[in-house]
Amino acid sequence: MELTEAHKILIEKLGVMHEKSGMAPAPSRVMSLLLVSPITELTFDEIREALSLSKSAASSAINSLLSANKIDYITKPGDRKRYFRSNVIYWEDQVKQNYKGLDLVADMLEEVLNQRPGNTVDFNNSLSEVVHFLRYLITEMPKVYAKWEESRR
Amino acid sequence: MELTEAHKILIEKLGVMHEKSGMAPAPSRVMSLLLVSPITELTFDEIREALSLSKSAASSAINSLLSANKIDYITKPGDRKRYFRSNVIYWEDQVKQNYKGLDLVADMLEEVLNQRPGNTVDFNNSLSEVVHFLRYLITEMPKVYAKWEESRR
DNA sequence: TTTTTAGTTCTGCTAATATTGAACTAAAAA
DNA sequence: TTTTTAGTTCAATATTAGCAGAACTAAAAA
Repeated sequence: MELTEAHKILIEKLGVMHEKSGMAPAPSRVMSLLLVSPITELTFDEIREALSLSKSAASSAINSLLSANKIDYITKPGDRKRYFRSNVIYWEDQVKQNYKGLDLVADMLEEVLNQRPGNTVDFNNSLSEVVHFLRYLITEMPKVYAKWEESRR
Repeated sequence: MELTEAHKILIEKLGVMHEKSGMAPAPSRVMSLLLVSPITELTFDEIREALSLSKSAASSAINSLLSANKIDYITKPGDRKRYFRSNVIYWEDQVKQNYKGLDLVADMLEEVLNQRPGNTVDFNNSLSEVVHFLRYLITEMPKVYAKWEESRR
């Protein structure tokens, strides 16, 4: 596992980006490493060493990413190690997951709206618009996605 | 400022939702309060009291929300207090801000792609697809938004 | 059977965040 | 002029998250 200085800098930059979206430092670095590394499938110890993480930090970072479906691993016959890799290949699923999240937000805001008094008219209307727009997005996004796929072939 | 038990529970639930998207606890509660409260414009002390925050916690929560453009305030003639309110009314701006963020992500991933070796073909193709899709989204979202506006009238 | 591998789990430390309380400030009101 | 209001700022404290190191485990290899 050889990483150049440029690789390391890029991993940090990407890492910060991930941190900004709420991911913890170590998982952010692992995610980023698996995008930047010339070799896309890395073992526990390669990851650990490339990022100078302790075993426990590497273990919990990797496991959190596995359960969030951000990474995956393959195995090789006659080799006990797991080879971890980014799930960019399944980025479409991740996009879909994101839009599932929108549904929950819409539900939440609708609950807020339903318990509001009727007299704050403008406010309620804005809130209602947001909920409608979110619902619209949820139905419309698959179409946008389909249209994009169409344009690609 | 009277909040029922149901109000308080809803504020907490909404608060947790905001926390999950990376916001700190106190600002999350303030945001939520300003959505749930029957009175949509609240003073510093009303917020402080409704959420049992210290002055300093209230101050820094409110200021962070102001500078993130999540809340706003109005003043009233002959009244020195500021009346804080949620910026849901300007939710369209927030949506647009979100899509600005996508551009930065696309740039970042493109940088990653550009420094990758050519031999990881499938991986690079996936990454390239993500970048393209993000760019597509950035151009397409205003159209989706326009279409929604059209459908609303 | 012992050793090695590929991790996991636990305990404690450290560093970052959040929160409080108290002192302070600037403008307005009394 | 003094007091009150509507906050801000600062120093100290509490809470939490993240990480390291060491001990542990289960399976495979020697």
